[in-house]
Amino acid sequence: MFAEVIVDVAAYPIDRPFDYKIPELFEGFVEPGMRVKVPFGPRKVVGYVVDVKGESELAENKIKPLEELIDFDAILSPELLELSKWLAEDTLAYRIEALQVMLPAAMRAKYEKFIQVEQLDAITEPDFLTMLKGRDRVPLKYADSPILLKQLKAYVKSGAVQVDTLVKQQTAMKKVRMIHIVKAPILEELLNSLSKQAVKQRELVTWMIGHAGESIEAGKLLKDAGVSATVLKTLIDKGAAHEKKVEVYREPEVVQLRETAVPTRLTSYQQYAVDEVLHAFHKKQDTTFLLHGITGSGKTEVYLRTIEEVLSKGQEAIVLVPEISLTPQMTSRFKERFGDQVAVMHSALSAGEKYDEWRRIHRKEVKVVVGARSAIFAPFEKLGIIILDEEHESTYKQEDLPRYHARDVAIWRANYNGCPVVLGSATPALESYARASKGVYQLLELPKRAKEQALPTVNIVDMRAELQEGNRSMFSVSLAEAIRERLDRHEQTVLFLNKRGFSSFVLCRDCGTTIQCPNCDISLTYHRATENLKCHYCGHEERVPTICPECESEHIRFFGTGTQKAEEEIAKLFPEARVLRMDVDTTRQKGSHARLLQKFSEGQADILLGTQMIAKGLDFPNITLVGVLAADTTLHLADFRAAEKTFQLLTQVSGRAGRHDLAGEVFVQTYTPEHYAIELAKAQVYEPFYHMEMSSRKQFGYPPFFYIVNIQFSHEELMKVVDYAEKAARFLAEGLSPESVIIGPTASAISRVNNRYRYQCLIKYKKEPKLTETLQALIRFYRTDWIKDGLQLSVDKSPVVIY
DNA sequence: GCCTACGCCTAG
DNA sequence: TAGGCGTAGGCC
Repeated sequence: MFAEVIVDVAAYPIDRPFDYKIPELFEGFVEPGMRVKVPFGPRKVVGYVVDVKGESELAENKIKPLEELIDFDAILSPELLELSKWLAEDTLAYRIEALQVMLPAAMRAKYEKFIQVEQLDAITEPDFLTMLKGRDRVPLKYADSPILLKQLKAYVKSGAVQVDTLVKQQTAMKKVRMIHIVKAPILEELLNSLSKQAVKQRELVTWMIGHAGESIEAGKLLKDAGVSATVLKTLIDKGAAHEKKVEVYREPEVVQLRETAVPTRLTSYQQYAVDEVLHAFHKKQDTTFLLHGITGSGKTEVYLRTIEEVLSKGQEAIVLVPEISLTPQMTSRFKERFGDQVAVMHSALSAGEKYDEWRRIHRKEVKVVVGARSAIFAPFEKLGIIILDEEHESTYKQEDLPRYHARDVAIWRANYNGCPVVLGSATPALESYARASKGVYQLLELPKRAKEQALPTVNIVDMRAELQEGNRSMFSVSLAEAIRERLDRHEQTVLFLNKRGFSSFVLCRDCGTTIQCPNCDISLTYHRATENLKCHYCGHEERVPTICPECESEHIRFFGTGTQKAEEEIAKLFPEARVLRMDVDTTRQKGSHARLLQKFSEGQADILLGTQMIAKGLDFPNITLVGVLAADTTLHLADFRAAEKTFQLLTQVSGRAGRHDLAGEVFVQTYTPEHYAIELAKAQVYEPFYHMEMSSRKQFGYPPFFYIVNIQFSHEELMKVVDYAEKAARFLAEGLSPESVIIGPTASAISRVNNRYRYQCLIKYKKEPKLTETLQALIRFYRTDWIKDGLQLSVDKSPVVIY
């Protein structure tokens, strides 16, 4: 028997299955979806079995046997193996990348090289012997000097030592020491035999008699019995107990937020949505639903009800949320409703915790997964429903290889399993709403808030007028007044700082110079904590200059507004207010995000000040005011989705106010109050915005009227990057149909990163049967030839941002 | 992607 | 001519 194996080598000529002989020992045991260790050329690598067959086309002597099984049952189902094939093709990635993206990072193999001593007596060099310290196997990295490397080379040649690769599995399994205490009679006998001086031992044995026959975790035992580890060790040696390492799951910290009541009745809109989705579920139809529900309309309740039914039929559910750590409330609702049938997968978990959650799914110990993008690959085999909450979020698209969109994978899996997909949002992506309008998706509307509360009143504040009045602060008079009122009434305020593209930078007030990164074509960002300037693209760091490098003026200082600055201003304006700041700086530590939210939910603060991360999911009854400090910042980005992003953000953040009994109010500060994205966000109406934006997209030929592919080129030399980009553009023009438009090559918005010049080509097409074929041919040129000349090329289908 | 064999080159 | 460096081609 032979196994077709995809090996863990990401290279163009390797991107296909390789045949290996299955040794008799493993015969009948190897199945598709298992990982194996195989010899590949002179080294050993991990591979994924994708097929098992009786015959191989290769000559017998060309086939090596596989060496070892890493798994004893398949870790990838036939569905996921099939999916990896489609994924690799669709995203133009290697098959191995597609396979690996489906598994938790802890399962990815690490390779370590070792020096293995074969003939100890042949080694005479004192340096080399010192390095070995009497061991016959040391990591290769110990040989870290030119002398040692030279000696190593000689010894390898003579056969005295060997260098081999060890495939290291990061066995992320957590084990605890369990102490099993023996039966009482044995203990009593032992007690009698102990000498009088063995006070602590007598103490522990006496304690053990009270717990005879029990198994207790070592740490707990020591604490409860009040003895030290040495005493226990001695007694284990004397036979009073046995120790065993037992595999356990880590328990991710679950922050309990104030409970949200379970509604007893659904609104008629919710009921209709539930009925429609369940109809598709029962009929095993892979319908994609677009659940368009305004903020507070109870989309989550629709998810919960449909999942309940799916579970009752013995099937499983995947729920995707944009970045789950941002919505602890969402997870607690799922945990509340489905208890320990829920696994949670989010980026704040450690690698080990992610692995544990993955195993719980794989072993069918849970039936629901709530997680971020990668949870779409949850190894379920009886999928009954897939839900994407906030489906418009750009985090569903993976930015590095394989560049998949979770929505597309969801639809693929739904199709494979014959189950419905629900895309939920208050502000659907234009693409999705357009598909719903065309009948590709089925539209479900929730136009009313669940408890019939009114939507908050949204006030637009023209900051230009404020400036004319002489108000130079970040807070308009009306917003400041509104905050003052909340403080007096002991209600809570959320202040949102739209920070993207808005980070602080250093500017000379005299000559207008900004400090640029020496490697990249972008301004450096000011970091107050370290008093440093940092480049977000290449990591370059330098001190803040005291005089302008251009004109030597001393009037050089940081400019722009960050959360820290906002916090300072709040402290000045409202010295008595208790403020919680939530941004990358305050949430870096694990779990701090949830802790901050918990504090806020318990009323330990009056004002929550934050960036993007507070825009969604917050659902606290005492929030009655939302202030958006600067609405425009996302509006002026060089991105065709700028208006859509702004509208979505404003709608989402406004939705945080007045979700319960108290009425909400929103203040949006802007320098462009007349822009339709801002005007329509004030009115909180999606459809008119959709139509406005669609006509603009149509005019400029952007999605959803055209599909887009972005091809990025980068090279250290400007001439070469232009050259290759032009070559590629010509090639694409020849290969694609004349209806498709090729724009460029043009210099990218950030034309240099890390000392590499960047160019790009955009392909716009409506229908392009030859797309995949042509792109693959282009990639073949790149991977076989251009790459050797130092070019870097990347293809991004339906990019979410174009840099 | 990594390894090696094989090419070419230089010092002696 | 041995040893050093660089690069093309194979990996089952």
